[in-house]
Amino acid sequence: MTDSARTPPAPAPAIRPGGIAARAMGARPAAAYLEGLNPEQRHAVETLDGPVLVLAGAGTGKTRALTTRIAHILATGKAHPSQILAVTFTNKAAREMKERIAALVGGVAEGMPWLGTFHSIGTKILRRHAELAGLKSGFTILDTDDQIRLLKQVLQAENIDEKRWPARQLAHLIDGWKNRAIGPDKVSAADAGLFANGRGPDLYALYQERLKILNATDFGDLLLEPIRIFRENPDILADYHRRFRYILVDEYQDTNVAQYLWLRLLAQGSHNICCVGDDDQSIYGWRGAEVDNILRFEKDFPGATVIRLERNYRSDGHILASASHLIAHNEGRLGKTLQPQGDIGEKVTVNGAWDSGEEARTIADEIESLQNKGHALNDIAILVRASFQMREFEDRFVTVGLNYRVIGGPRFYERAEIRDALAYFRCVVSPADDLAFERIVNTPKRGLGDASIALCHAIARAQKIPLMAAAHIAVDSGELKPKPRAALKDVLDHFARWSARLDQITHTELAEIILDESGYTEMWKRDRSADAAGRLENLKELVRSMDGFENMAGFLEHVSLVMDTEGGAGSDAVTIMTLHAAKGLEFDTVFLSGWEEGLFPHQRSLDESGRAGLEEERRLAYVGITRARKRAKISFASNRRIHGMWQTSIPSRFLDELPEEHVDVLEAPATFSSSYGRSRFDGLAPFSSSYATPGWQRAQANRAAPQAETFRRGPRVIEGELVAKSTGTSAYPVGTRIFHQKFGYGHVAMVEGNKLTVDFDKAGQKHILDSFVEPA
DNA sequence: GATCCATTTGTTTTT
DNA sequence: CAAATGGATC
Repeated sequence: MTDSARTPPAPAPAIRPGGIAARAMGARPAAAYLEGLNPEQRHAVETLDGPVLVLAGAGTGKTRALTTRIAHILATGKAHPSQILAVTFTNKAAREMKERIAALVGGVAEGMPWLGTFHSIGTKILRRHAELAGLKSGFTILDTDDQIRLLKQVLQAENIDEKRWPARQLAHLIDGWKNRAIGPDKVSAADAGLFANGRGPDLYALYQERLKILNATDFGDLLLEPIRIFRENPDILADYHRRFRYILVDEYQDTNVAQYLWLRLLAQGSHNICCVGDDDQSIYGWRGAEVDNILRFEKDFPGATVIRLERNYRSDGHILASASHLIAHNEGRLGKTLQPQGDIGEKVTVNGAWDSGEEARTIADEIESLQNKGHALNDIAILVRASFQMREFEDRFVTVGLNYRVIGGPRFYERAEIRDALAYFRCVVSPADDLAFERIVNTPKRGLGDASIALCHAIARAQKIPLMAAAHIAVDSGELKPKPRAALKDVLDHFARWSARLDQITHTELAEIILDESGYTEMWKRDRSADAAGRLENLKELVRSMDGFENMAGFLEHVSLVMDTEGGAGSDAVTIMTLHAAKGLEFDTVFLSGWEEGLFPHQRSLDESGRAGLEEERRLAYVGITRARKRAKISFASNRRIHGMWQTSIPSRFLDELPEEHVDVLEAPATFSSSYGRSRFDGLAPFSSSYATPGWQRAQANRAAPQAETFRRGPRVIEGELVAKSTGTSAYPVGTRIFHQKFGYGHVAMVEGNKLTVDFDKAGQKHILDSFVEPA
């Protein structure tokens, strides 16, 4: 959240909350932190009593208002740090908020125990009252992966064909229900019918039962269980009412029903709830966010003060005007008009390309020329709708030798080796963690297959004990063959030894011993595949990252709630990421690629959510444009390979929704000048192969000096792909009479690989892929 | 019980 | 086109 990056934070006064200075200031706050706020921001900061909705457009200083408000509450002595509940969605946002409050107030922020994500605060509450939810306080938190594996077991036990009814799909449904705070008994008939002939709710209930047996929760429960506890125990709720004098919510437009209910329950106490958000930036509807929450705020919280932040300090005039004009096409918005504060700046540009390769090349060229003019690569970003688009840019940047970084993709804690290692740790800390145990009993391979595991499961179920305990019995009983029996005994002995040392040595040492003695490290050392070295490195990194924690249990809790790792800014590099990932960030120059019907707006959005889907896509476009401070450069490609098939598409309807007077169209949509049709091999023509290009050589040089820009994967080696593909011969030699769906009849004028230049009788000369024509 | 091949299925992503 | 999954085979 760098919304107000350009209005420097006021110097931090060191005021001890509740101290004499603070109380004295409460009478007449002329605090320095209020300086530099515009009137609306100041209003948002100083309206402390009653419900407040701050509608903060992109780049209007939202985070600043929020953090200053907290500083103000503290400085005026209205509440202690521990009496403020401040919730965010991501750990990153929570971290930033903490830092900024600390900067404003001077170090008091560590004393804010209730500043965190919905889930971390939910966990905290649930741990205190776990027994009321049928759990023990040390419950484990399952991630999506565990959740699906658990559901698979449920489906198996119920004899449901997993082929026809995949566990993943059920997980989605249950997630959706939990997002809407719907318990197994409240699922609507329509929803129930969606899975296994109406068995959905039934399976949902069984899943919940299994969770309790495992002493585990999924992410949804972290909010739902507290809601249940609050509803069933008014005394507990009253306790929290007394505790939380002020409630603050960031990104309110992203809340789902469960989060809304949770907040509403807590806000019934003081009524001092302040929600900050922007309905125009609601882009997470597909994972349960209800824009309606923010649209309905005044009804939900009667007497609410609504404050609009509309002065945009980020983007230049043309950019802002374009974004505003575009988003105005949405219905059902609260309506804000962003007012530019700076220069009119450069017009937004729209550029059409023949295919995605050319798009990437054009953008890479533009970036190089910006770089030559002295622009830092760190100030440049490429935003795409779908992650498959990133590849084309990566390929191009490698050949050209441009430094880039990719944000997104599989995260650190989602990597197999990390999850395996964590499963070992989980087993040591909580021997009843069946899912973890099952994950690693046979990793590395120990000769324990389905048969042995099935036996353990049978014992566990019969005696209602955890898997590991059942495994002990299995070893003692004579039911296993000698080999698996010895192997299983060996593992169990290891675990017994590790558990015993839990309190004797530091958790970091223990972690190393576990990975070593289990043979897990050895397994990757023996692995000859290319990424084995990286995996070992990741394991080291994991152990290193445990250092900052009290103990193993503390570390594991952190991991289950914090799925992100600090990806250092590193060296100067262009950022490539999805539009979703870009929310909250800003760059001088933003390239918005792939504005084609079907990709953006995405076809699936339109198919599945219709009008609402289209509006969400439009908001995504709005988010994209408003990331730019100085330059927004939109592009589209007529041809793109999707699932290996070339597809032709028309420019996005969003392009037509931009205001002409603020946009420069560099390439007229729909007609493509022949200079662009010469395909992706243009730039390489003078060289015998791509290896000979200066860019390739530069890329080689760059690779030699290792750079830690491997957020997701290293720059991809393309191994002459560009030349290889050009040799395909077309089935349509020059002069062939052909027919095209859209352009009608014509004859082939030129052939390049699978690309044809065709003189159409009516439509003139066009560049077409041979797969789109047929012999006339 | 492990390995290999065929089939499937491909937005966006946090906790 | 490619990754990931699951079934069939050794």
